[in-house]
Amino acid sequence: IEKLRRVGLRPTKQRLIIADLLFNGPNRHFSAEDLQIEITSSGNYMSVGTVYNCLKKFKKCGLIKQVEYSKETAVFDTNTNHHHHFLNEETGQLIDFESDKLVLQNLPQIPKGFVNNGLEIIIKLKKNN
Amino acid sequence: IEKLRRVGLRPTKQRLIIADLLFNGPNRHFSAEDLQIEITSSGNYMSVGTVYNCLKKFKKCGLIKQVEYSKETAVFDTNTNHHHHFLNEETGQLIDFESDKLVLQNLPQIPKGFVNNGLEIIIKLKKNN
DNA sequence: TATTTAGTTTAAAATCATTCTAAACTACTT
DNA sequence: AAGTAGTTTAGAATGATTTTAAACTAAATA
Repeated sequence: IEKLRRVGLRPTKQRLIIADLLFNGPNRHFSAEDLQIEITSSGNYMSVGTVYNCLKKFKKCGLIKQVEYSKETAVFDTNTNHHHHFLNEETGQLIDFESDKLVLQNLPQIPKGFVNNGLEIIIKLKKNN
Repeated sequence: IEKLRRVGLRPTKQRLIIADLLFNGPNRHFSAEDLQIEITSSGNYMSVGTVYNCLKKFKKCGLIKQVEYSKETAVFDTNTNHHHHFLNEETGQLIDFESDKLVLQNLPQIPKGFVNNGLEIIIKLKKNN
């Protein structure tokens, strides 16, 4: 409840159900559909519209992030720290990796009139043999 | 015609129209819709289905690439060399940057059972002031 | 050259994730 | 206790893409 209030969101019943599922446990990646299935199997019910609305609000308030690269379905991430991803292209599975140890040199010049507003790395993975 | 044959594609009238638009000029990023508009304004006609089929085949045969991060619409790239992108999030505009000068150190360990199958960088851009 | 066949194009319908709508509801303020 | 502003809902709408099945065409074969 406090977590929601702190970011200016009303702690409605359905937001609490979702927050409970998302924030009590390790960080994870999930789609709206994944989440709705979880909601259902936790004995609750919520319309699809509400799931989408809620994720949109959570995202806007910085409680979750949206992963940028995944064509078919929107994928969200409870890890809101700066980090990068491994992507298993076969399954769509994502794995976080930390950005702090990484060293990048000779980055290209930013086009003029713009500033760097975030650098993200995807390392695509393939099963070895 | 030869370019298509070389990758094992029949040089049909519609593939030639598209190839002509895509490969005579500098590299570019485009959506299926962009392309269909160009086809029309070049005085030709083609059904949407064909545009999609053709792009899918071109991609499978390595004549074009698909850009991974762009939720709403599929974006393709005639630059099939390894490279990275600047992304103007406001407009969706992409700009290539070369990967050869870039130095990456302390990359994370690849999860076991997998191998690195491509690393891609996106640098998101924001207008300065 | 005529015939076959396998791949391609087409319009239209279908799909699927997501957003919108407008009415019913609920949290918070007064 | 009542008002109001934000939420939820079911269902319709949207928009990109895929599928369908029939008509067509390039290439292979006879």
